[in-house]
Amino acid sequence: MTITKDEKRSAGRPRSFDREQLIEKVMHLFWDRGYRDLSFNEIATATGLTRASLYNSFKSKEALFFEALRNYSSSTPDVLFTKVKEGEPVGPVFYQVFAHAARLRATEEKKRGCFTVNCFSELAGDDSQVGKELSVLMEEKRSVIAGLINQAVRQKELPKGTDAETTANMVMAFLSGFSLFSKGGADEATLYSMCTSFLKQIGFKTP
Amino acid sequence: MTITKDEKRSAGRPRSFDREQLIEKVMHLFWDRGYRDLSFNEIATATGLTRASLYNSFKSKEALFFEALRNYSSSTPDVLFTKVKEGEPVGPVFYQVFAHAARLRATEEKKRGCFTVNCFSELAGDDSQVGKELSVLMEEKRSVIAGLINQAVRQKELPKGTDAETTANMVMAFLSGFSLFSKGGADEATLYSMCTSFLKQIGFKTP
DNA sequence: ACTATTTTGTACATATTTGTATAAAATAGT
DNA sequence: ACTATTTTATACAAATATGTACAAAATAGT
Repeated sequence: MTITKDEKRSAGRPRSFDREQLIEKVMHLFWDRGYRDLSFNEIATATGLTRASLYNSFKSKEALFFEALRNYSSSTPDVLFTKVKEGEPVGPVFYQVFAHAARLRATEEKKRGCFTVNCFSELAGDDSQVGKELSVLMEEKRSVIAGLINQAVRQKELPKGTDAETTANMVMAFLSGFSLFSKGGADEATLYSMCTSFLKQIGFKTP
Repeated sequence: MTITKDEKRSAGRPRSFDREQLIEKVMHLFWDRGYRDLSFNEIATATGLTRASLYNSFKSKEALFFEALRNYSSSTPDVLFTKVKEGEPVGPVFYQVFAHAARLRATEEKKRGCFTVNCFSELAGDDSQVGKELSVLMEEKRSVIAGLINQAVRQKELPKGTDAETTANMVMAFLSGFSLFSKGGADEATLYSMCTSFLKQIGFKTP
């Protein structure tokens, strides 16, 4: 019952599962069920493993969650935000990210919204490590967006007097709320309208 | 060990607790902990009652939750939205509600955001009764707001071409996201700026 | 006092979860 | 083959949750 992927295998009995596949599956479990409601036990049975195996490969539920979160974060539409260079127009990037988000949220069979937002909603204010980590993650996003807004002002894409911090906060709020709203099952056109309308009112020219 | 409030008491051993006070306390428990994570057991011990007593007065955790939700909903800033008559200006009401929300979210010691939004985030898409009820509640809010936006357009408070549905959806998204954002612990000035800035960009004149 | 009624306290059976401990299984290297 | 190493399977103890059952307690009405 060995697994296909043979890279540089260390000595000892091989794992019965593929690590990346496991993380992916666990991520969907957390996405479906939230953090607290999903027990370590269930993770084990749902993945077909025993608790012993999981405990052996991961310290705790927390550790598993962090891996799942990292995995999700790296594949999210707004990674584009971090790739804008000085001098490049930022407006189109916003439209691109928002449009992508609208399509994603409308297309996914399960209407679960954004995994990160869900987790933040559940765990913000929690003094646990997970809660703190999520707060940091959200603040990082906010900070990146504030930077882009500033850049847009410098590049005359947004009016001179624009308050970058306030605008960034609004964008964060809208994005989070957008995720929540999408859980209601709105179709892509509806979600897309909300996005373009919002960006237009922020001051970004429709591209 | 009777309780003070004697209205029209029916026969039998009297309750050891005040019903309204209990609901209030249970509401805060759900607000702190979310729906699923809070066990019936904990509700009992936290309120100083036995499970037997609770089961006797309420069918289930679900029943308790509905009462808590009803109790919260009736005291929320946006009840004002439902009281605007035709002919009355709606812009000022929006500013009023948003300002009230900003103050609330910044003032409350525990940064828990809006109870309803939290619950919707946790339970939207759930095919349980709680999930459905929350979806209905959110759609009702959205509908009321859409009505107000339409009224504002009729009353020339908003530009003629305004898409009321899209705008209402944006407001809903912003309000939900605002609740989430407030969990980060932003101060009142920050929250207030977000609100006024948003309403201004929607098209409402600052009053 | 007595009765009917309702709430409360206690107990019980069942299920789930967590963390650990220990033996068995499967491999790499020799 | 043998050994060292790592993963897996099984078992166990302790904690918590759920729902129900039944006797005890506290009241209203007579």
